[in-house]
Amino acid sequence: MQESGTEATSNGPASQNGGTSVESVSREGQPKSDAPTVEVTAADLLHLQQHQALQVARQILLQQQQQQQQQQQQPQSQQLQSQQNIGRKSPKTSDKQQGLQVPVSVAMMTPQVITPQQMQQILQQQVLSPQQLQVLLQQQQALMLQQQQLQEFYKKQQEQLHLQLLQQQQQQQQHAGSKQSKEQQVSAQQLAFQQQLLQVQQVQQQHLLNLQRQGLLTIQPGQPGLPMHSLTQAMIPAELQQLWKEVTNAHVKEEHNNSSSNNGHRGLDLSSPAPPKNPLLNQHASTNGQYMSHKRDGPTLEEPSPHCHPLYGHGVCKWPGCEAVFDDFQSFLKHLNNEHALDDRSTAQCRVQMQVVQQLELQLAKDKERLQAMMTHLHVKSTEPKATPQPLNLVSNVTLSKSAPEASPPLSLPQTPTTPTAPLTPLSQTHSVITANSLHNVGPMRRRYSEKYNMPISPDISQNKEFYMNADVRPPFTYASLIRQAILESPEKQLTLNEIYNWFTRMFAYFRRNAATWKNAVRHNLSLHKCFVRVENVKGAVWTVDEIEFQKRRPQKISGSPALVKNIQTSLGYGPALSAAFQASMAENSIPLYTTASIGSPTLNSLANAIREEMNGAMDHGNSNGSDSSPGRSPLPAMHHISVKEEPLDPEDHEGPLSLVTTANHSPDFDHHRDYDDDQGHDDML
DNA sequence: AAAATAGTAAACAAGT
DNA sequence: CACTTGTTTACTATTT
Repeated sequence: MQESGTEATSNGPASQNGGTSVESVSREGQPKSDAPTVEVTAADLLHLQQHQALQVARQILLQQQQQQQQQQQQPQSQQLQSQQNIGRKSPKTSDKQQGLQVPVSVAMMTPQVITPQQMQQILQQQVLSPQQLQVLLQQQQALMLQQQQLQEFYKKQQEQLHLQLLQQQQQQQQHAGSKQSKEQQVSAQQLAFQQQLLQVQQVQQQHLLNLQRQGLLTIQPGQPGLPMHSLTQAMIPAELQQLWKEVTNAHVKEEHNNSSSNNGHRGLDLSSPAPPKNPLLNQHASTNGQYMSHKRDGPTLEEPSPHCHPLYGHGVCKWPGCEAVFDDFQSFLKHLNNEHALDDRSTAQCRVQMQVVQQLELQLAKDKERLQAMMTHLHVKSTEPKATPQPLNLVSNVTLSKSAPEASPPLSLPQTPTTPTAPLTPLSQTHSVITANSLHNVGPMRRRYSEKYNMPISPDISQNKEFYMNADVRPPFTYASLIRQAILESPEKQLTLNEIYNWFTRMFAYFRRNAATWKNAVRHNLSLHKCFVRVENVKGAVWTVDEIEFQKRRPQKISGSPALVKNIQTSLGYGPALSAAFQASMAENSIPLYTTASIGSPTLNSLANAIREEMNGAMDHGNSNGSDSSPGRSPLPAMHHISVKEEPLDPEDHEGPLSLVTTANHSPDFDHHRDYDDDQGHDDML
């Protein structure tokens, strides 16, 4: 109660500043993609990133190592080194000393990633050329594939790391029994930290690669606007191994640096690193339907190895929602060029895919913040104070806008579960498409993206259900959307006010506080929006949703350039296809990435329906083309009755309280009270 | 720059 | 009288 007051008051002015400023800043560095002075190739990027990552990680490990050394003078690391002579990649073991001065924060904390908003902007406002669009579409797919592959790769590497650590621990125990606990702690921290580092880098790098390949991101070394040094740091697993060895062995060869390696980059002096070699500079352009995915450091040549097309796997076209089967690669190519040429539908599907990428970015932001928290906790502060006050480029406005320090509070983030794969789960890739960062944007963020991006909220809710239930995160949906969701989830599509309250508190931890505030908002929305219809009932009144009204107001909000809006509108006929595309992308990409955590539930059904509803409704209200193409799921016969509601003649004119509603549920026995409105009798705690 | 949309706060009324 | 439920108005912020 009082909290509501304080928070509310604090929110107002705070959002005033924070919101706008961050927003504006985040847009500054938007790459316009039309003036690519120097394009850094993926290989160069990787090169750079690897070095940076090595610097950073090495430093950290060195610190740890030194601590241990001080505590006990037993260089047990050499044994470890002998045991592990794994992927030694390149003799770049030099230039390490200077790495000690590397400001880690710069390398790690200023990701410079294009924010979702920027991407959105790019996609919506920027008129991409047909070629660009095509390429982009393919890149998106390639990205997903690579992510999966990398995922596995990293998992393996992390397992090895874990092994190493274990071995080290054992040795430590043998040598210094008394201090083992401490050592273990340190080692565990190292492990966790390394994992986090890896993950962040991985995601970041993928994202960057993707963007770069799309031509949306061009790196200009000399330009201050694009902090090149922050361009993420990917660490190739092999190098990580090496790094570990080097670190464990660091104190021995302190002198050998001389930085013989090219660039001699002491850390991040990237002002001039732009490696002059650009072997695959323009490779990405013009490859329209052709092979596209150059793996990390893999075959950079354009050898058109068939069956390598990112959109072609296991004989199936991987275009979202397509899944056509082909025997040979050629027929697939033909199909690709015919069926998935540049048209409205493909464009729309591209947008959907963009949403997926956005979510990945959110994931990245989340991990990034966690990493930061870990670093601060480990007192890596020696690295750089700038870590926190650098929210500028930080991913997407929202994220850091609210003070990093409390990043890792008790909050929740239902961690780790459900990654069945590795014994050592790499830091909860699982659920939470949601970022932990959005977690702090308590303020009044207007424009929930469910509305703004015309995204159906249901899939998001269902995907992040657990997250929202446990984390004190403000759901990025409007009250209207949430209310509607609550009502539609109910068996009879009707809820009393109190039941709506309960739904809120049950589904969202965020709404377990400030009851006065959000309840007021709920009431306000119920009264304000025509889409919510109050129906008198014997025991009071219930609220129902007028779907037509609800969707009637949405189209106005379709954002983007008129061109794109038109695009969408012209692609009305593809509504189902788009829906399918969305599902496909969510199913094929998100799920493997997030490891199925949250989707398995029966919500899938409503999810698909909601997608379809909102897709169709948003793109063309009134056009009730039978949604067919969606695989499997059948649209629930929810909204037949609503048409009744349209007329201004007061609905409750005739007392039949259920006139509208009961038609929906043909079962007269509607009095079995929903199970959930009682499981938590108390509506507002605190 | 204006309009539309959202979120918040608050006043008020009617009902329980 | 206190509380809940609804309605309404006002203000601010954001987006288009």
